[in-house]
Amino acid sequence: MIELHRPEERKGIERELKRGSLELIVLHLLSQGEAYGYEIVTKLTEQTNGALEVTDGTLYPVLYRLERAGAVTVRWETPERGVPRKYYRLTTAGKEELHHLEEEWTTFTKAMAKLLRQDRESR
Amino acid sequence: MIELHRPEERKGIERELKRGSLELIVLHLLSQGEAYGYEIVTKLTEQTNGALEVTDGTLYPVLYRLERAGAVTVRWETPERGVPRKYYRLTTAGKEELHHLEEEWTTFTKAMAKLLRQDRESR
DNA sequence: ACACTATACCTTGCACAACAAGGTATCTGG
DNA sequence: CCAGATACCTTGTTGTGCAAGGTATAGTGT
Repeated sequence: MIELHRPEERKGIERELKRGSLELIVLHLLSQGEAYGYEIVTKLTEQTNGALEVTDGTLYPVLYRLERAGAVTVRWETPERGVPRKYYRLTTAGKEELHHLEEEWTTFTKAMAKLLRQDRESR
Repeated sequence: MIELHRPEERKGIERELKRGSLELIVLHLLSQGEAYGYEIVTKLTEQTNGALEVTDGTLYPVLYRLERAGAVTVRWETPERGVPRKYYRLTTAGKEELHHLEEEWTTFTKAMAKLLRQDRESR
């Protein structure tokens, strides 16, 4: 079967759209309570049917960035059975950052929605 | 005065959010009819109150990309008075691409909206 | 005439996030 | 004891938005 639209090229768009929104997403998930990295990766895939899937190689740098920015605190937990997990928890600064990003996201999507609605009205 | 939140750092987020959506925006504007580059830049700033502002140095590469992909055709117009303008017009392939990007945008924003709504329901 | 601004196009180099593709170490099931 | 799952991490690549430069023409003011 010939691939007319070459779906592998399409991947690029998804990749770009995720830019900048990943931090918002992670902060939001953490606002529901503590979580560890691998958990966030699987949660994201499940809860969005793959629409916001990320690889762990993408997520860990995000978490490190958030930690360095003081948005999250880190706690290692080594259970008697099982692999050690690194738990992340939102700080007050992190909550503020979350609200700020939510606002920026809303502003942006509203502007997009307004623009994309435009011609259907004016023509 | 001390800049606690350093607004110049915030610019980064806007920049990232635009990623991938710029092509969609440009294709959409062109779906309303022919336009030249400089016109698109000013239109974008005006119609979104700066929320989707781009510099011309950003737009021209986008237009070139679209041309190379066969999404637009180009026509120079040199009026008796005034600077020559390069007009862009959507091709059939461009319209298809536009529809496709609109779908991807919708899928993405819906997934985001669902995720961001989540905790308010479940807790 | 001359300077200045606005219009309109283009190019180069940088920054930086998402990802693929590698890696390590520990635990569990057969 | 070995395969797979869990859980973490790192390096190199790629694409895109942008700043900061550039060119050329037309209009305005003095």
